[in-house]
Amino acid sequence: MSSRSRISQPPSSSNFIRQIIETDLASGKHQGIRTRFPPEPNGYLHFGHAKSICLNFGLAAEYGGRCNLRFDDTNPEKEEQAYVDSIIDAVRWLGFDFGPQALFASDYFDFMYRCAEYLVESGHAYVDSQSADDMRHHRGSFTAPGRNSPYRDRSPAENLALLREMRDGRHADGAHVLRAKIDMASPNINLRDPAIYRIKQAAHHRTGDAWCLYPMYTFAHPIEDAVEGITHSICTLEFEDQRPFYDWLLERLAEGGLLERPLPQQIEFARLNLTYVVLSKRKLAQLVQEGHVDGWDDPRMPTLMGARRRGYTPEGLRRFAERIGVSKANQRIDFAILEDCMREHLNEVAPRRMAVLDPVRLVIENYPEGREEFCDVPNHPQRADWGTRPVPFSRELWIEREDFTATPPKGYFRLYPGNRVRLRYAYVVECTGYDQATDSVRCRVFEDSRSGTPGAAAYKVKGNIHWASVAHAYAASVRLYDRLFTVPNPGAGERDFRLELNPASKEVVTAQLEPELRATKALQPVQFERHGYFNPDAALGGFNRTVTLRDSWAKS
RNA sequence: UGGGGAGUCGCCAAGCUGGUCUAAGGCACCGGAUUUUGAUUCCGGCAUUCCCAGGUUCGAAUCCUGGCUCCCCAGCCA
Repeated sequence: MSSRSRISQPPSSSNFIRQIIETDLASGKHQGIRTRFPPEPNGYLHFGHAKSICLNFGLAAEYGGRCNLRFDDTNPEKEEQAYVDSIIDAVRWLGFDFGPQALFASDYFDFMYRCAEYLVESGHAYVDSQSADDMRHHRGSFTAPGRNSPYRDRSPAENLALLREMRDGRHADGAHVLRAKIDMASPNINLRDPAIYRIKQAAHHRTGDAWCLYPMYTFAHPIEDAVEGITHSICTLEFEDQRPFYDWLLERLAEGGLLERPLPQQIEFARLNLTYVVLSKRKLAQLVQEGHVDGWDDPRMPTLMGARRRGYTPEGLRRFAERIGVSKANQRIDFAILEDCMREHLNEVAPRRMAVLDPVRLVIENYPEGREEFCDVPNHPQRADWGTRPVPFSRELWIEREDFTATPPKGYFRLYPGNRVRLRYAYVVECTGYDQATDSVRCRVFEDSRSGTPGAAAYKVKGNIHWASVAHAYAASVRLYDRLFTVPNPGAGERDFRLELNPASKEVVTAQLEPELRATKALQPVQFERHGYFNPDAALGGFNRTVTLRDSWAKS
């Protein structure tokens, strides 16, 4: 890494997962590392997934390993190909490479079934024929141990025969279930003979009707990891109690010669929580279904497809993931960090343009009607090599309504009668008043104040406002998005999160844009000077506001 | 309640093989400089303290003991 890139991208700080990896590499347990991002294709990806994706792919890249995109498609009733496509799209958009193709748990169904038969034959699993209700009752509680199922002592031969009947579709859903045989009295409820295979007479989006028996996550996931040679299987905190089973299963299968060592290690981290944002799949679906937002890709949604339309960049999201770090402490990240990451990146890549969002006419009384000239306006104040563009200037301009006031508050240095401001990259004007009949601000220009001319420096003004020529500008709709909720933790406690929706989360205005903006291509972020960063919306036309600029004036 | 986790500045988060910690960094916040974006950039400020209470030690955020608070687990979901 060059010293220059180190300045713009400070070295990432340590975290407990990097330490584990470094220890494993140093001890020789692994020569290299392999991680995986294992979504279930039953919904759309959101910011929380982005954290996991960046973590898994980022770690792999950092240590010269690889990361698989693997779909955990073990429940045919909830999964769809459409989600697979959307997820693949989102991972690629985020900028990660998972090799020639995505992987699927369903590709290992044959092997998983073989593992199940092995467990049965070796006495580590049995077919239970209790109802779901009976199973629950036998499971006990947090304080009371469970009781063995009356079917627990079936012989391996009987279990094997039953399992095969189940596989062959001879039994109805729920009639039997395959369970690991561990300990019904374990203080860890996950070890009280967890179900590992259930009958589902359902078509799978990839295997069709080849199976009517599907493995449970608990059973499938460790095997998927092991088969793929995953070294560090990173998941969220709620799976911590599952780890003993993860290890138990892998050990049994390794003993049986079905798996090779070293076995993968499950490591848990705290999932992402963000202030002013809800990330639960249920709540997100509710927002869409009840019409509180305009679909899954509404720019206000924390989904990756929403983020993309909003104008959030993959680079910004990656910086965010790196900046918030990873730990095991439940957190709630300040939304301002995400916004800061976006501003930081967008500031580097977005060309500047002028757009008047709430237009009011400014008439320059001493500027000839019909005259037009072009001002050279830089595309980026810090990047001279981005060049300039000609922006048309004339007698009547659009300016921001809030850039004029008849009664200036203390500290206000924009337009008010008698005050001078510079029309950005053009002339200095002095406000002469406001004409109610035509709803226009009046002013006179100082001809020798033109930007770039020798006389310009003689004018010292504090205010500097953007503008667009009435004769040349074009009108377009601009959607001003703000946070979707009004409280940092929507739905906390007993509250209904829908009552905390921000009624002003979307404001649509008709703005007046400088002509150059017509050429903005899809997904090309631009900065509207003094406003913020905006992203053209191919479907809706016009622009979506990604994030505002910092505004220390509005704040005070 | 049994089991599993977590508690370091308003929000994240390093540090946790004890001393270099009167605790890194980021966000937020508060100054101040530069600035044709009240933007950016820059510079400065921002925990004698590490959930609490004891203890060990010459010395503890780091070790021990005992508390407290919060999160997760009783799907044939993942």
